[in-house]
Amino acid sequence: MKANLEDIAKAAGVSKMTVSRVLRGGTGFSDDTRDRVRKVAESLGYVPNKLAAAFGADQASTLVGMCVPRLTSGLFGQVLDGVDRALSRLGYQLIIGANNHSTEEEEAWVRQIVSWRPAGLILSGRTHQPGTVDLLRQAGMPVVEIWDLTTSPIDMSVGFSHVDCGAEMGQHLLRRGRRRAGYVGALARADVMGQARLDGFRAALAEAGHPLVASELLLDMPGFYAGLYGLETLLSRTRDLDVVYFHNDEMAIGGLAYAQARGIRVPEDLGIAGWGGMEAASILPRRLTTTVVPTTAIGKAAAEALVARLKGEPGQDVTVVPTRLVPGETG
Amino acid sequence: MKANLEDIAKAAGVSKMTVSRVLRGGTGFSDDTRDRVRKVAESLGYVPNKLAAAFGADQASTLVGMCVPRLTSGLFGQVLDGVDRALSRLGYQLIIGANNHSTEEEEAWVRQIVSWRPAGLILSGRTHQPGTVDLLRQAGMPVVEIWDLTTSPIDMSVGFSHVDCGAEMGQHLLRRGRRRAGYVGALARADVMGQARLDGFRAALAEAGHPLVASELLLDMPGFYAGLYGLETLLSRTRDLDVVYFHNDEMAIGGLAYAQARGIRVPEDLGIAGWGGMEAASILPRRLTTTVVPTTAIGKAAAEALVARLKGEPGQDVTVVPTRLVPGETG
DNA sequence: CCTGCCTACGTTACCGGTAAACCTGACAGA
DNA sequence: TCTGTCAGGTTTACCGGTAACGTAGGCAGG
Repeated sequence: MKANLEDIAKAAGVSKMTVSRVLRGGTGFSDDTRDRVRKVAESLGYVPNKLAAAFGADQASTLVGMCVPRLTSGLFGQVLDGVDRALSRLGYQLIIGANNHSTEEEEAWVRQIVSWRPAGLILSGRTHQPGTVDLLRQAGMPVVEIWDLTTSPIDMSVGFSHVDCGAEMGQHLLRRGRRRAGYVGALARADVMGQARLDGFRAALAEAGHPLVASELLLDMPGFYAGLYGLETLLSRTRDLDVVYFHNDEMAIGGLAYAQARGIRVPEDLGIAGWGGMEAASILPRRLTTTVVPTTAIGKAAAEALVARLKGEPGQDVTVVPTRLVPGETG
Repeated sequence: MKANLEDIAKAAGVSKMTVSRVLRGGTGFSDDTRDRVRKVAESLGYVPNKLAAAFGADQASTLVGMCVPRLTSGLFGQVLDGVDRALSRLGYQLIIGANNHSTEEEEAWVRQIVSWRPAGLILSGRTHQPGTVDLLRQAGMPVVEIWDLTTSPIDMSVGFSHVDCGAEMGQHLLRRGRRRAGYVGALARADVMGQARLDGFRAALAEAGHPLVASELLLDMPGFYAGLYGLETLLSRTRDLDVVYFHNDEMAIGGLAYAQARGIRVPEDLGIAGWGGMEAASILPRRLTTTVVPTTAIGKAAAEALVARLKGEPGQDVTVVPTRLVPGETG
């Protein structure tokens, strides 16, 4: 990268400050000067140096950091998409990272990213290391916590309640006459948000006097196979379940495949419910009962909340983006 | 962010250069000085400023940019994951962007990112705007083109041949006795890599004397619904097909759902083949015939090729990561 | 004792922008 | 004619690091 403002300034016969103003679209120069400077910049193949700009202008960078649990998650891919579309339209660049459901990994990532002095950060989840929270408060940069709602965010929060999702599904299944429910999860207890859904589910069932009969928490990544084997394991331990709630839709579909292979009729013999609202869930031979999460909307709202804060516009600290329970034909 | 090297230097009674050396783990200071500096840095809550470091050290940044067609693609989510794991382990940070299958959007993104003076870039696809190529050559930074292999990369290439994927599937289906093949695609012609698979497929069929009977290129995003409606449309135009090749597995599964709903027996009445190797494809009632793409391996190889180049290690310019056709029960 | 070399630092210049202050000529109004 | 204002610039300082180079003191070898 060769040409800088100085080079353009010399070639155009002006000072580099004038070049800076022209190229950033400011004022204080004649039309003639503007055209000349632009032409020279173009001919020299000038590429602005955001490193120097952000550094010189006292860290007014256009970088935004975002940390998700896993990059292979379809739902987070959609959130990422929502964030990226909103941010790139507004001239920001997105640095990403994955924390693998570990707050320690999240903290390591945050330390790396904060040292780039980003304009703001988007984190997923409401659970963080104390050191992470201290660091972010001290840094004083806008932070949006997404996915799991919290009433006392570090700064801002956009999402919904996982506990409520679980409770709502529990109540729905009870209304459908289910009385002996099981649960199949993944990632053991590392995924606190999946755990929150289980907590809500369990509480709703217990309150109605039909407590959760059995649950199976796999160590695996949530996926089709995990759902399949999870249901197999659960049923090998406890035969007389009448419905199973899964960690997410992928796993529920895996469960559905297992039931079909074993001749278990769904929903007659066994109800199946998922969570997340993946597209495939609505195209199966039997539409999956699930909770649809407005992923892209969450991403968009998070990005917009961040940018509003950066521009000093008053925005609300907590944005609730409601999920929608979609009764299907499986439970 | 308050404390900088100067503050630490004053508090520790040394020069800021010594602080810099200590904190970066260099040499040229006593154990006593090291301990004192570290303690002061810790107590002041010092957070390094990579902006200043990258700028001062003549743009030796640890940022790597990566541009994918769509962030909502499951396959690219896996590639991203492979890249992120490899890079974060080596101390790099990942800036991402989506080009929506448009080389113009890609160029706009590249211009933004290059102005951050990243250590390197990862692009998807071999097709770029001339201006993009010029810019990258001039910038002289390492560039890895992934996904679609090219023998004349801008710099390096990691991937496989989409044309060969299509041809291989065509040959496989011919060996299985299929003679009247159709194709269902998406994104119209915007996705040049999907188009390349179709080209290879078409050529293989033509060469064997059983040319492609019909194809349906939707404008939609590739997904389950697109596959479902695509097959419906294709069959409404051309009844007597004996196999349909889909843009990817999601669409093939959508097609499978359509066939099932209409009582079309798979594979007896109609064969169905996909591409990509998504996990769900192997768990369906009938295992999908598809091409498995080693997504994570591609991401990892791309990141490692990039870092090898940065370290001046001799690496090969073109890395072939072979795909694997997996005959299933659907074609 | 002098020289050379090593350790453990300190000093200075510089990266490429941006903000803020300063400058200058032309022109208007009193 | 003098003064004020404005357009259209220029100059200077600075952001927080890093590289390159300078240097004081101690110690060994000849």
